[in-house]
Amino acid sequence: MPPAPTLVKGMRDLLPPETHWFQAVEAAARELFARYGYREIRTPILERTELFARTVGEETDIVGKEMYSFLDRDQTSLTLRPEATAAVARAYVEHRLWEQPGWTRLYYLGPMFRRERPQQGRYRQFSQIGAELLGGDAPQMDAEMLVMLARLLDRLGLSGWTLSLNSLGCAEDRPRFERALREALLPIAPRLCGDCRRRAETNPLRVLDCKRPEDQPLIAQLPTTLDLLDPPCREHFEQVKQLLERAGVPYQLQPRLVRGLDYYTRTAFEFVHGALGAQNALLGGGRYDLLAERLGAPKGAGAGIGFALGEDRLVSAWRAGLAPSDPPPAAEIYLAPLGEAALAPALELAEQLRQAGLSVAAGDARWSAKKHLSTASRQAARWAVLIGEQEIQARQATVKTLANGEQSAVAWPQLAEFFATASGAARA
RNA sequence: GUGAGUGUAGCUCAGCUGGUAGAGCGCUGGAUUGUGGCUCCAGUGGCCGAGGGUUCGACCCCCUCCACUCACCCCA
Repeated sequence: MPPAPTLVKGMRDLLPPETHWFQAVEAAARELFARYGYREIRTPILERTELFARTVGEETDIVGKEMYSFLDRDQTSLTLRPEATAAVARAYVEHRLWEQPGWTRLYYLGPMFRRERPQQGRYRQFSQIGAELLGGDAPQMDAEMLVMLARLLDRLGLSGWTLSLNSLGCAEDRPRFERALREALLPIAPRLCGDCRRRAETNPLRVLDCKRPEDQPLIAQLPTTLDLLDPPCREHFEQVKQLLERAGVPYQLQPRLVRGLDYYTRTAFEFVHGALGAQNALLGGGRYDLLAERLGAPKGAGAGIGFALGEDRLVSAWRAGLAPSDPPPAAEIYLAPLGEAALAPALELAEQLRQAGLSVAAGDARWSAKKHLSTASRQAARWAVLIGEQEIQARQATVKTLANGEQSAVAWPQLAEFFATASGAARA
C-alpha cells in the first residue's frame, strides 16, 4: 500500500476543542463589529493575480515570493488571496459602494494563503479577521478603528497588548522620504548588516525596521518618517493621537514601524503581544488613501483604513494561558440505550430533548452500561440518561448526574423540564 | 530562500561507552454479566522517518534523502 496522504506543508487540521476557540473569537468579533456599524463582506478566495500585484506591490515579499498563483485553463493567472484588503477594495470599486450613504464599514473573516516557511504562529493557510472603513480620510476614522480594536482585544480577554503607532506619510511624502533616507544611509550603510545594505538600495524605509541589535545605534541616527511628514500629514497624525488619548487607549509611538504592503499611507499600526513567540504581531493595519482610487474609485472616495487580525495567533495566545473559559463539552446529556430493544424509544426521547434546546449525544446500543457511563463521564457530559428494559416498561428514564452520582427516575414527558430546572438550579 | 534542532507504540517521551526496545497516558477486557470518575490486574500495541555504509553485531557511529519544529527574513 502506498503511504497514506498527509497534511500539505504549512497547513493544519483544527480539531475540537481547538475549533471552539476559533468560533469564540469569531463570535466576539462579529458582535463587537456590529456595534460599530460594520457588516460582513465575503469575497472569493481566488482573485486575479494582477489585483495583488498592483495593490500590495510587485516588490513586496508577499507578491514577490509568497503567493500561491497558477494559470487557469484559459491562461488567466489566478492567486489564492494572501490578504483581503485588496479584494475588499476591488469589490468596493466594482459595486460602486461609495454611492451608498456615509462611510462604508465592512468586516470579513476567512483563510488567507502565503507560501512562507512555516514556524510558530505562521502557517501557509491562516485565518484573518479584518475590517475596512472606506470613503474618507478623517482622523476620526483612524481613531474609531483603533479604539474598536483595543476594545476587541480587551473583550477577548487578552491583557498585555501593546499598540505601536506610526505615520508613514502620504503619497507625496514618499519620494522625499526615500531620498532623505538614501542620503543619510550613504555614509553608514557599509557598517550595517547585509540585509540592510540591500534594503538601502531597494527599499530604504525598511532599514528603519531592522531588528538586529548591532545595527540599532546607527539606525537610531537616521531620520524617521515622523521627522519628514509634511504639515497636513503631521496635523492628521496629531489628531489621531489626540482622539486616542481622549478615548483612553494607550499607544507607543513607533517611528520605525514600517509595514510590508505598499498601499499603506499615513497611519500605520500593529498590536503586538508577548505570549506569541517570534511572530508577535497579533494584528496590523493602516490607512490606504490611494488603494481604491488606483482600482478605479473616484478621487477622494477611495481613501480608507483597515486592519487584519491573525486568528491563529490570537488562539495561540489563549492557549498560552489567557483563555477566558474552558471549552464546552460535546454534549451536556449522554444518552445510553441499553440493548437494541431500547434503541428506538431512546432515540425518540433524544429528539424531543434536542427540540427543547438541549444537546444530546447517544452511544451504541450494544455497549455495556459500564462502557456507557464511562464514556459519558469522559466526554464531560453533565448527565447520563439510561434507557433499558426496565425504563421502557415504566415509561421512565434513569437520569444520573455525573458530578455527584445522584440518580433518579423521571417520567418521559417530564424529562425536558427536569433538565431545564436542573440547569437553572446549577446556574443560580 | 538561509541556519539550527528533532524524528523510537495512537499521544508525550526514556533508551548508558554499539550487544537487535521500555515507561506513562490511551485503547480492550476483568475485579463489578444495568452504573462512570479513583484503585488494582491482565491484554493490545513498534520494518526505532527512508535508503545506503562501517561492524561479528547499529535505535546508537558515518553519508544521502525525506518530514517536522524553531529561528532568520517577512508578516497575521
